[in-house]
Amino acid sequence: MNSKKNVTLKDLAIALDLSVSVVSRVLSGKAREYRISEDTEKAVRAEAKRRGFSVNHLARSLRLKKTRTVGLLIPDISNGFFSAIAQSVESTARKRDYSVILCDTEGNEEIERSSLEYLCGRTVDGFLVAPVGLNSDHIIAIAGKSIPLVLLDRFFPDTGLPYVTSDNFQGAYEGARYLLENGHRSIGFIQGIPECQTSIERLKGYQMALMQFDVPFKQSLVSGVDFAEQRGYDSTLALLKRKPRPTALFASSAVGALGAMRACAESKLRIPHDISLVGFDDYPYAALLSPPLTTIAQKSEAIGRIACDLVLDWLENGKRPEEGGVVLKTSLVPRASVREITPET
Amino acid sequence: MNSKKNVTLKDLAIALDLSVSVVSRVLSGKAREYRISEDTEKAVRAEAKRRGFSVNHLARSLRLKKTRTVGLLIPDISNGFFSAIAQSVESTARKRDYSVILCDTEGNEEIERSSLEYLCGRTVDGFLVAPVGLNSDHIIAIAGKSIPLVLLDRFFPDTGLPYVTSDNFQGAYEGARYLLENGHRSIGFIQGIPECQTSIERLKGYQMALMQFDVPFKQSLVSGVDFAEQRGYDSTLALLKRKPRPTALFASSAVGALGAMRACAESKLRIPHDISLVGFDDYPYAALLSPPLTTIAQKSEAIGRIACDLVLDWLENGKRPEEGGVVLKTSLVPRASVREITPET
DNA sequence: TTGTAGGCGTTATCAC
DNA sequence: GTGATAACGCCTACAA
Repeated sequence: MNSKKNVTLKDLAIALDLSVSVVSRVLSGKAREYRISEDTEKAVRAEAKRRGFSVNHLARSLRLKKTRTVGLLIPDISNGFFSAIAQSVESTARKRDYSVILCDTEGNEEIERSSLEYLCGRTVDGFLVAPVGLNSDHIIAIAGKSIPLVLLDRFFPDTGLPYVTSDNFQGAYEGARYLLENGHRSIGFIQGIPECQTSIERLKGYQMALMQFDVPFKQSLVSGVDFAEQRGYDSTLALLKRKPRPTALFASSAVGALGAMRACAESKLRIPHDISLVGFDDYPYAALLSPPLTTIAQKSEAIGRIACDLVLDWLENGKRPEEGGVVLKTSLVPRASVREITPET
Repeated sequence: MNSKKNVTLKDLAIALDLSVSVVSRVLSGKAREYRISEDTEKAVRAEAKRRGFSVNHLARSLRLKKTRTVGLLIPDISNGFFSAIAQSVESTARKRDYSVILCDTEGNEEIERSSLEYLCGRTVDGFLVAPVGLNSDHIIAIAGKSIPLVLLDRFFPDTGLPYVTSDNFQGAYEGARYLLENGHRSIGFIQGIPECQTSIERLKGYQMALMQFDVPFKQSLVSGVDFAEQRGYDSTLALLKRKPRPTALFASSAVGALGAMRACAESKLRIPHDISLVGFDDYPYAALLSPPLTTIAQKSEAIGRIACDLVLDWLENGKRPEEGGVVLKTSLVPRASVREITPET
């Protein structure tokens, strides 16, 4: 194999008997600006093409202090919700000629912290982070360095950090209301990480719906410590032990709902005949589940796209997005996992 | 906000009244090697920590001509199979102190080509690519530059490019044999991109099983042009129109199987009562589908991990992996989507 | 044990 | 129109 080194501006300059500056200017599209003669421009382009030149972004970035790269931190890329976000981030970024360094933080705050630090050293121009948890110190530290950073999904209300997320309150409210409208009065709530903002909002939405139907909130009907499938399973098992058994479950995540389905199946409970279920997030396969799952759909593509545009706009215009955040509506997708019952009092 | 610039070696050197070299040596763990006094070492570390120093990887990479970065090209990150691979690549890479630049090629060869070129300019140390399709010129060009590159999933037999993939022949063979053993003689085959190596192997496996059961292969039972869900749906509809209708379907991808399920549901065909189905890939939710889907599981985690280790070993030792490739066994996961029937002759 | 100087490939600035 | 030079931050051969 011909292990030719990468061609540099200097190589081209020597071959063409020109200065590096001219070559640089032509190849970075500034021929006009510097009124370079058509002949030289053509010659340069031809030689560059012939030798297969491509700029060394490292050197350019070092010089420009811009890398055209954003860091994307995600708790679990194999989770469909996050991979959908990653996909739209990546495609939005590429359209604007940026690239994405992906870090899967594995739901681990330590990894999140070190990844953040690492990416700083790589001088990414901006950050998109779906934070693992509750602690925001290390994330705020980035903002302190005045590197644009936008939060995804989970966020930190008091920090002023911009974010893009779903209207988790509304989503949970509608999900719970739907169950209530179908006569359910004892609804188990399978939550994610209790301290994180999305969970808090979802729990509030659930409570609000209960209130509107004059159903007292019972802490014992809330179960769960994180978003894993196994947790959904465990929590469901715990809730099913309750007497009387809840007539419905509301899983505040997609994988949680899968765990719940698995637990119900193993407990020989048929959905929706014996127990009803609503899950968060929507998936291509949700309609094909047994039974087709009623879910609260999030606009994951939009979350990624908007967040990405936000950071890129920010770092290009230097204009920080307005306070607050972008909150996207969710939508209830009714399918067959909820049964109408006569409410007991 | 205090928008303090990133601290450099020089800053530390000045503050400590030392030379940059000393600081550099301490901070890159070469204090021993250069017999730097304990006092200076401590002082340097302390100051570095105090000022929150972190190396500028750009500069280091430019100097070293090594970025500790691999480029990962994937046709569709929102596809569970690929996101599982991405996850294990990322985690393997991080363990070895590498990071990953993710490019979703959207199944588009043009994007693949330009991403490759782009990443070359970013001087990634190695490539991991799950190629979109058939054409391998642009990929071979990379190898020509002597940048380590390992293929994932799909590969190019005649090019000598190392790869890691599943034993698609065996997988398809077992899937088809399972259907045959259950009495099916008319089995529709929903394939992916016909020209790509994985599809070719899978089709061969299917044919081999037919042969063993003395069932003649019929081209008209093969349908499909790519791996998308919609294609699985379309192909299934086409196959269902056949008279007599096939008694079973074998979908050579996971999303293809979902499409097939959707098509069957819309055609009012119950699986497995009216028609049996086997899919490729296994998923957490496969067991919860209606009906629980019999699948051919791939070791996606292992594929990503092994491939990543291969490139990293290669680029660190300079030793190209042996010819051929790594081929991982698949396994049949029998569930409830196949019904035993009495074979008609 | 520490310092000096050159260079990695690019671009901005100033000169001709 | 084009060229020389310095600088981005880091590493390393060579001195001291």
